[in-house]
Amino acid sequence: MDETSELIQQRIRKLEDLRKNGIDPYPNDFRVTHTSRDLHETFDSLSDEELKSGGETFCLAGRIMAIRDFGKASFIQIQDRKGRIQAYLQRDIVGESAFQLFKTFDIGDFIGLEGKIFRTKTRELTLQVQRFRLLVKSLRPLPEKWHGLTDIEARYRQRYLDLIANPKVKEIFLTRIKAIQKIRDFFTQRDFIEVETPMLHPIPGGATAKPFKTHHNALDMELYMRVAPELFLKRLVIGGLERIFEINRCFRNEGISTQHNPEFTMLEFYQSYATYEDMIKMTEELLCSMIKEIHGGLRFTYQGKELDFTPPWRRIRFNDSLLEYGKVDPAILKDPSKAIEVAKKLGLEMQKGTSHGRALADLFKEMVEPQLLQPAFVIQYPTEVSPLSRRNGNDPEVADRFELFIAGREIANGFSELNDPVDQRERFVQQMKERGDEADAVLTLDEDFLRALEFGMPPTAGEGIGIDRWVMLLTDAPSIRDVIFFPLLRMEK
RNA sequence: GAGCCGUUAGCUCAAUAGGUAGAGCAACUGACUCUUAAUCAGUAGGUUGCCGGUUCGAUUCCGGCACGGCUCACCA
Repeated sequence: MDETSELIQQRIRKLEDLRKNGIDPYPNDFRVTHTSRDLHETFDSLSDEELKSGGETFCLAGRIMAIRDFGKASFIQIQDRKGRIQAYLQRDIVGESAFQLFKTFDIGDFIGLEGKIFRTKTRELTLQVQRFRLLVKSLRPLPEKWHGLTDIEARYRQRYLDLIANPKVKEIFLTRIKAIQKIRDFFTQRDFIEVETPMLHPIPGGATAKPFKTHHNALDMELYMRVAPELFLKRLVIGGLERIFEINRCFRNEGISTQHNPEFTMLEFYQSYATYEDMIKMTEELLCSMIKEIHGGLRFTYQGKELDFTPPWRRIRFNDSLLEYGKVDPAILKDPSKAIEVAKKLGLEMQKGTSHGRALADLFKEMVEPQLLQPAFVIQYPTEVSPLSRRNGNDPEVADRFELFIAGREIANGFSELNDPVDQRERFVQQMKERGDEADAVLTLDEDFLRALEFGMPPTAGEGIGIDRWVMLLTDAPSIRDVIFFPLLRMEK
């Protein structure tokens, strides 16, 4: 603690004075009967007469957010988990010595209040305090009451202050939590079960991303923080858990941006005897149910852009999207060298041995993705960039896969799962060849997963949804850090 | 990793063609028993992110570093 700060010194002196007078500055036996919202919901609509006739006593507790002192009486605002309410302390009611004690309280202290409800001359519902107790002496001053805390760095590093001072921030996180709750309800209603799979993977898999590396001492074993739960979830499907979902953290050792945090939350779900087309329908239902609950309707704006989620959302084939949005020469769809040539012309880096599918995917990312503002399912991706997806029955060059784009961002990725173990092995081998140049690539074939697949996985479709990015849309948040309580920052010096 | 921008009191912000750093809120003292960013009077609070350079003099100009933001690259 910064012992030189005068403001803190003052409060420490107050703390010592309290103890000298036999007052515990950190008691834990105060019992709360109501929240601020309970009182507002019960009494806001009642007349003054009805309030008076009640006469019930309420016990509330919260942090003092404002003090308006009049010498022999004082208005305060307290904040609890549900909001704020005003309280009125009068010397003649609480007593002279208690009132003198109250005068030493600071904004930021926690207080327990016991009193009756009334309405002031200016029509504000207020607790007439009969008794009160200090519950916590706060030693540091809070951010300013009017502007709140705006310094972005302080808001992320000291999220607790952000939550105390900026009500909208709390709203964003409550929305996030509500959305996740909705997901659990949605899948549970459909007979899915929630599972947990390892965070520590001997072989990273399920996505092409650089993993965090760690080490287990007792086993003397290299481990990787998972980049995706996919391969373990499929093992559970093989084990007969036909409908499962997992909401949990993934870790990717890559750049940080407004769209990327090294740890992020992913929803993955798998349903046997379903196809990627079933997943598309379910995605519409799931996301629409969340939007309705949070926004009331199926439209809302994100960063000034009006988004319309009225189903059905657009479906467009990957190849068609290149033609429509990219206005590319149709020849590139058949001719790999042409595709690479076009990509190079756009300034995209094409490594030696870049596959046709990879080139097309890079072109898609460059030319199509940013234009997909309204929700759109892009379907039938090149098989070459979909190593875990089932091949399409009519055209083995494309996979039964889709990605959902909203506001120019990828939100979901789903597909009919590849359950042919021989094909899966070949795809892994192919993938390793392609990534051979990358220094950070972890080049290990997941034999354990392939063995599981060889026992037989029922026809299954699966999907992953980036929860943070989805919540960003729901809450109109410009940065992923606004929807993660504690985004990763460098160490403070 | 690269480019641009930022860092001044606990918080929100000013300021100087280089010339002793200001305000509001918070705090402290006092007045006030219906306020709503309460009001009124007074007081205190700063190594201007850190290190170095130019200068008689640097918060201001220059260089480096730290941390943060945005954009780009890698990716979800």
